[in-house]
Amino acid sequence: MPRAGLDRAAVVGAGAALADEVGLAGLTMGLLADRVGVRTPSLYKHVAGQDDLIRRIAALALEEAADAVGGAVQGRAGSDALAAAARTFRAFVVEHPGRYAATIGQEPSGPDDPLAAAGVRLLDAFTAVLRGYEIEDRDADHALRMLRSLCHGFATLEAAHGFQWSTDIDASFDWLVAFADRGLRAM
Amino acid sequence: MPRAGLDRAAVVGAGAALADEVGLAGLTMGLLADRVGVRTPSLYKHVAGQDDLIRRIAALALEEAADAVGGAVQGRAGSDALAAAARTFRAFVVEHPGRYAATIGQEPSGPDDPLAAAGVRLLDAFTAVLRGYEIEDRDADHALRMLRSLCHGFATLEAAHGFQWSTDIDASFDWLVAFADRGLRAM
DNA sequence: GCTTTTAGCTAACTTCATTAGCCGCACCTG
DNA sequence: CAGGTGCGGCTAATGAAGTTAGCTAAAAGC
Repeated sequence: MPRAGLDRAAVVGAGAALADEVGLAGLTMGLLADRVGVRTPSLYKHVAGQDDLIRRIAALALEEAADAVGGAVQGRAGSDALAAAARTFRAFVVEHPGRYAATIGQEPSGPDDPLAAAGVRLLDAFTAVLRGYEIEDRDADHALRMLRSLCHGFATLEAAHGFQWSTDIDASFDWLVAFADRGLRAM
Repeated sequence: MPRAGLDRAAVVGAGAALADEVGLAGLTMGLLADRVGVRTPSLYKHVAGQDDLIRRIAALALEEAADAVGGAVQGRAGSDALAAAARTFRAFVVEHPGRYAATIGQEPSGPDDPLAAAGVRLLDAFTAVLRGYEIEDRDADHALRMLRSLCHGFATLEAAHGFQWSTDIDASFDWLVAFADRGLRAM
């Protein structure tokens, strides 16, 4: 039997892709094994178990999100940067609902946990956006949490099809970003 | 064998309480059966299965949240109503993380689904809050979604221990409510 | 070429959700 | 008050999913 040539990154990447397709709850070790062309127990040579797999998918998702948002903010400032960051984040969550769902409820185990590092990088991208507004130091953390709650809340509700009725969702998001922008500029 | 005197409401209520204690992912049919003093298969006399159970827990959670927020808004208007609604909602989610988590990702099956009715009631409570501001009709849906995203995002992040560093979480929430209030009053 | 490492496999175990089928308590009627 | 009936509880069994143990053979290193 020829070896499949798997490694940890390949398993985690395939797991993330599968989670996006079938939902995080539908991500099963057997399904993932099929996908990568291997029997289920072989996966345990690369990840410690399902919890470990999901944790690594979460770290991957945070890294990708941080890269995307960080890249979108490059060369922009103020309202432009805010809009780019928010739209990029929302697009990432909606296009990758499974891997983003993996990030929810993960507690970083320690300071050198890659999960924590990736989370900090993502927050840093939003912090950079806020530097384009005149915000007092004592408000900075609050403003960051506001922005995060807004983006996280909207994107997760949208990904879960939580917006029922007919008003255009893109229009709502643009409205919401403009609302935040006006509020931040008025400080 | 003496009958336990269960009914559907008792099973769903105990399931919701258990979900709050051990997390939605830890809610198992066996654990719930133990809790209500019955063997696992007996639960199936009251709910169709785990999916049905979680769906009913979600409906219960939305009803309770709608009652709580609706009650908090009674007799208040404007900024007062907004603060009361937001704080009540956040408190509900943080105190009942398991049952609120059950609501995420539930698609109402039809127009007479009690889940949909409860969801509408909760949204109505927030709609009532927005009536205290001078918002044009074409902005109403967007403002409602903004409020919902903000409250949902903050509360779920807090319930998942998503706010890492030390700044006071209560202070952040008050700040965030005041931010939304200023923005809505400035429209 | 020989040894060592290690990715993959089969077989087996455990936990859970779920179904089938039985049994007796509680009510309800005559 | 006796008999019937329905419903809530039970035991036993099935199937899916995660996980572990132990074997084998392919790759990598000497």
